[in-house]
Amino acid sequence: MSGTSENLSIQHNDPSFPSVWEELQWRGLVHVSTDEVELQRVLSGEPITFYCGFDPTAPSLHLGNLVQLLVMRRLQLAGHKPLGLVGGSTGLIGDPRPSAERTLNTKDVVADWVNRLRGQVENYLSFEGDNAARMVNNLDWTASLSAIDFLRDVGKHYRVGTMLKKDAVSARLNSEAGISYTEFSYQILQGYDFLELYRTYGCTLQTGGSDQWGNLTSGTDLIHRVERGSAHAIGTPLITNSDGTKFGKSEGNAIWLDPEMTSPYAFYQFWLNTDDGDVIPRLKVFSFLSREEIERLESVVAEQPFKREAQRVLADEVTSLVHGRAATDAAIAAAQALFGQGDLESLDPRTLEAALRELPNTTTPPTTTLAQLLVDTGLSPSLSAARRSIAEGGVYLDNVKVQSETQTLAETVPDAAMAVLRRGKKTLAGVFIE
RNA sequence: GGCGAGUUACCCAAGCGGCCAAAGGGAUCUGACUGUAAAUCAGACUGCAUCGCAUUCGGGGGUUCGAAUCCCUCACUCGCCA
Repeated sequence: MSGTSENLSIQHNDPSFPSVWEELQWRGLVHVSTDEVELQRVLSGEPITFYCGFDPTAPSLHLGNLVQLLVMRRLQLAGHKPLGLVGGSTGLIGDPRPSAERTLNTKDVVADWVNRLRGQVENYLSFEGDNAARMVNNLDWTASLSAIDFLRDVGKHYRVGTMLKKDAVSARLNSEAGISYTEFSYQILQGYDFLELYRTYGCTLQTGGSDQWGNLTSGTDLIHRVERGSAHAIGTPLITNSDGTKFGKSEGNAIWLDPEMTSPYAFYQFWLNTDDGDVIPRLKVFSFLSREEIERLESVVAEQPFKREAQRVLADEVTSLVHGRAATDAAIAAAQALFGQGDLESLDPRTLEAALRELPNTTTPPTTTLAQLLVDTGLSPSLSAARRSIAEGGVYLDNVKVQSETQTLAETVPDAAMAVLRRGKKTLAGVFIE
C-alpha cells in the first residue's frame, strides 16, 4: 500500500497566511466559488464540515483527484472536518463528459472500484482527533430511494430550464453526441448528496473540480431551496500544461495513484520531467512546501534552470506523498543509476538489478530478438512499431545503439545476465536473461 | 410520427467508383539541438512481412472486373416540422 500515512504527521499549512482561504488562493486552487467574502469568514471561524466526492470511473484515483485530496487535507489541517464521499450511486450513472456519453459499468465493477477508491482516499486524510475525517457512500441513501419518491421529493425542486443551462449539459446538447436522460439527471443526484450530508452531518461546503461547478451549485441551490440553509462550494481549476497539452498524462496514459498501475519510478519520472514553466504552479498545488521555500525555488528556476532543482524537489515531494519515502528513494536510486554520468559497467550488479526492478521488466531467453523484446517489455505496442523504432535509430541496449531488428540478445550481449533496454532518450526497461 | 443532414484511423477533418492504407491539422513517437526542459527543424505514425500480403472508412447485405465512395437495410447522432 501507499506510505502516505507516514506523511500526515509532518504536513502543515503555511502559518504566514492569515487563513486557509488565503493559502488556497495563493496556491491557485480556487477557480470559482460561492460568495468569497462569506467563504473567507466561514473558513476562518469555527470548524465546519465539508465534503468532496470521488466517482468510481476507474480502479484507481489519478492526479486530478489528488488535487482534490490535497484541498481536503489543507482544509482539515485548518481545523475543518472532512467527509470523503465515494460515489457508489453516482458512479452507476456517470456525470456528463463534454465529448460523449459514458459507457455504463456493471454494478459489480462499480462496487469493486468504490472499495478501491475508498482505500485510497483514506490515505490522504487523518481519521484521528477532533476533526477526524469520515467516509460516506452515496449508495447508502439512494439505494432505497424509489423513483417515485425521488421525483416527488427531489425532482420537484429542479427546474429543467436551469438544468439545461449547466455547461456540462448545454455542451452536450450542442454537440453531435447529445445527452441521455440518465446523464442529464446526474446533477440532481449530486445535489441530493449535498442535501443529505447537510441534514445528517451539518455539511456546509463542497469542493471539487471546476468542471463540476454545475453539480456543486446544484447542491447549494437545493439546500437553500429546501432547508433555507446556507452552503458553499469551491471549484478548483483544471490543471493545464503551459504548452497546451493535457496535464497528468505520460505517453498517452493517465498517471494513477495505484502503484500497480503507475509504478513509483514512472510516477517520479513524470514529475521530474515537468516543464520549467509549470514546475512552480505544480509545487503550489501538489506540495506542502511553504510559500517562502517555493519562492526560493522559483528564483532558482529563473537563474539556474539547468540545475532542475525545482523539478527534483517536486518529484521527491509528490512521490513520497503518494508512495512513501522508501519507494521514492528506490525510484531516485534507479534514476541515478540509469541516468547517471557513469557507464553501466561501473555499476555493481546489485544496484543495477534493483534499478531494473523499478522499471517495466521481463525475463527472457538469450535467443529473443531485440524487436520482440521491445514488445515484451511494453516499450513498443507492436512488432511493427518496434521495428520502426529500431529503423529510426532510437533503440539502445546497454547504451549501444541497436543496428538490426533481427539481432538477438545472445548476439548483442553474449555473457550478460541483465541489460538495459532503452527507446528514445528516457524510456527504459529492464531485461533479465535466463 | 414526417422530412432533411450525418456516422472516416487516438481527436478534429478532407475524400464521394480505380492513382486511397485513405489529404490536412492536433496529439503521440524518433532524430538534431539541450538541462532526462521548452521552442524550432526533420522523419515516423493499421498490422504482419524480403518487392509484398492481410484487415480498416458505424453494423449487415448487394451492384461492379474494382467501393470509404453507388444501392438496400439496421443502429446511433443532429436539425426542422408534428
